Amino acid sequence: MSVTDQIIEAGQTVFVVDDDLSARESLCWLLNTEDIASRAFASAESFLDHWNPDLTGCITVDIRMPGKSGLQLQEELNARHNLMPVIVLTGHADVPVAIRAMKLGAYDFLEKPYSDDELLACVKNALALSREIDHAEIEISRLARALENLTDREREVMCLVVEGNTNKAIGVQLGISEKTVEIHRARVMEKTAARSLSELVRICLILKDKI
Amino acid sequence: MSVTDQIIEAGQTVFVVDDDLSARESLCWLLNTEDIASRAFASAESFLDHWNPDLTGCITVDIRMPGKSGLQLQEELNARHNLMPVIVLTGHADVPVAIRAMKLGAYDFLEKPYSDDELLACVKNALALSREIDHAEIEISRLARALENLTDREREVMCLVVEGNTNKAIGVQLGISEKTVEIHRARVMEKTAARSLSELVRICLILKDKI
DNA sequence: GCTGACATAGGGGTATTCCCTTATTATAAT
DNA sequence: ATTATAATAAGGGAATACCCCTATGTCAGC
Repeated sequence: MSVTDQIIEAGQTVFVVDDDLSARESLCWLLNTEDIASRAFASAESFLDHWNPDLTGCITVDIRMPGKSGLQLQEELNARHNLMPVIVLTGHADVPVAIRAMKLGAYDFLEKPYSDDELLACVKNALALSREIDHAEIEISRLARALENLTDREREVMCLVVEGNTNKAIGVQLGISEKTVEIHRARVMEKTAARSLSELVRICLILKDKI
Repeated sequence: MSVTDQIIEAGQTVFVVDDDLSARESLCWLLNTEDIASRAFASAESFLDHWNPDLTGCITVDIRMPGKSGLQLQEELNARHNLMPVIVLTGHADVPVAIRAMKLGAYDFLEKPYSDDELLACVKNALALSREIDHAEIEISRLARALENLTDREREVMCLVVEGNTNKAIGVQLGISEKTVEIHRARVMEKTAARSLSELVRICLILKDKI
């Protein structure tokens, strides 16, 4: 990976996916005039090759492309739990396609020809949203890493604690001494850096689908 | 209110909003063949007059209508925190309108002429979603009522408890005795029917925007 | 065989919570 | 005036949580 790549990936980038070279060039040029980093891809496949969960910014896609269409790209990105907003830009729009794109979670849908201002406003809003999503995601992954460091027993005790059980009840339920529960519980608080039971409950609620 | 109205409002109903009489009649007839209750309105205004937060089911709206348009109806319903899914049915669709409708939270967007099967599938899915929303909402309003019965002081203490403070710290913060905090706290647990601190934390997180 | 991680468990002490009782004061409603 | 509600506070005790310490057994990996 080159130094340039690292700089691009460190900040927000607009990933332009369009099979039409002149469309890519004019869009990247427009973004450049506003000091917005961009990177162009001539197909859904080439962007998917480049895609990774740590990219940040937003994506613009054309619908009609040789190979995977823009909608298929959306589907694949959804399957990969992509967090970047997707803006659909297309000259060949009809209502059913627009609806499908929106149902697939498109952030917005612009018909060519669109005005520069319209597109820039849309991209800037998408980048702002991306920033918010990233901040939330950083916190979530920090907590997720903490939970991954728990042993199975600690996780088990944590769940029972969060459900509102006392150490004594947990001991009975797991067939171990209250003292041992106490130790597991203390380790959970230490590893998750939770400073109170309510903080632990909040952590578990945020990550309830990842435990 | 007639007995018929009560029966209609007790269960799920499809609220058909369309200025075209024959469109209303054919849609209600179709729904009737599937034993789905429906009620027709000739304008956005007349439906809004009838609307109340306790209605359950889904809504179908045409876009182009004299008076308030379908999109304006969506805006007004959103302002009133309507929970029923809105299905947009229109014969005069263009992409920008479809996108606006979806951004306003439309559940689906069907162009006339649509097939009966297509519409029925859409309505049935919307009704299933409505059922889920209602179940969640019943629980939320039950909890909200409980929180409304709290006194100001109890609510204040509850928030500090949920933030992870000890009774002693809360007493210092509010300038009252730890003993008094203890009493407020006990009343909070009693009124919210929370059987543990973790349950109280969960209740507060669910209602965090309503406290 | 040794080390490290993990689960187990007890002793002992302090802090905190939870539950009972009683009591005073203020304010609002009847 | 009387009643009801809310906020205040204290004493006392049981249960629980939290903190220190030591200690044993297992099991994987070197």
